[in-house]
Amino acid sequence: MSTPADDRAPERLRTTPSWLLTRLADHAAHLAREAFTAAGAGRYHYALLVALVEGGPASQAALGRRCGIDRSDVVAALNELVARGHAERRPDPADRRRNVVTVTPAGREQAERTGKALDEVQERLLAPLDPEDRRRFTELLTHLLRHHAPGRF
Amino acid sequence: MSTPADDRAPERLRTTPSWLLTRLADHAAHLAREAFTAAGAGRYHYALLVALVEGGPASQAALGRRCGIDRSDVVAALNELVARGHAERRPDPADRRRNVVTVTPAGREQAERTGKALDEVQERLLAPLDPEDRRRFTELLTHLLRHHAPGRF
DNA sequence: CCGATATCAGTGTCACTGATATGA
DNA sequence: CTCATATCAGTGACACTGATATCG
Repeated sequence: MSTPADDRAPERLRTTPSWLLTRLADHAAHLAREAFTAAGAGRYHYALLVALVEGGPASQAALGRRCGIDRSDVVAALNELVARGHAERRPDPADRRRNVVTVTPAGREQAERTGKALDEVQERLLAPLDPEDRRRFTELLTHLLRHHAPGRF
Repeated sequence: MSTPADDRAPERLRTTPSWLLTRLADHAAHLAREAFTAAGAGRYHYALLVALVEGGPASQAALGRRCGIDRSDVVAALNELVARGHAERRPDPADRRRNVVTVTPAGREQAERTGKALDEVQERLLAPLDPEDRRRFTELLTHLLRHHAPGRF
């Protein structure tokens, strides 16, 4: 077996720090996806629910801005949330272009469940770090996100 | 305007650290995607090229393992790389099930270009951190990835 | 007329599942 | 017979583009 170089990455490792970013995003996304499918929801659904729980009722466009989700996709995701009884959508009497979206008790529970699943997964992700490093890491993360997603965090 | 709560996330912020993970992955992926489309390639293409450049020629299955890409997707991505003249695929005389995949000079250049694009984007991502925090952050990242993607980093 | 909102249709990338044929 | 390899077909989440109708 093993004619040319087989598996096992080379020991001399990549100089490009760029790869760090990609692999991080990749791995974190992979773990997150695990949690989402385990909780029976998608990233969109969870993002919308959290936005509703923490930000209160809002129009669909506003929700999209809060979550960084395209208006088109808000429509579809919301359809499913409504179908599952996790959210309600009714016309805004004060502005007839808008729908006022509210979260239902079932929606809050679902957000809770998904959040717990994400917590567990994050636990696994950060497991290799000792408590101090861990604190430092989440601190840096928070700092970064605060700069890059202002108003959304 | 602004009937219920409008845009602007609430000041009382989310207690769930789980959200950190998701938002980080999201944001990093978004930035990475920018770089990839700017470089005219996808994540798969870049991952395969890097694996070839740093690990040398390999079978498709081995490449998939190195990059964490499914065999099925390796086929498709490789088709495109070959069509663009970035890689070559020829049967392995020593094991006729396998193809030996090699990177071409054009492929190396492409990997170089994409890497630079990723570097720039990572620059923007880490800009809010001072040099010391930055060093610490990449260090923690490296540590984490080393634990979670052993042999691939 | 201009701008925002909600909706629909379509495209492309990424990730994954299953089936098939071939060879070690 | 089993295992691995390469390939193909199909599915689904996510991200984004453009068009349309409605309303402020």
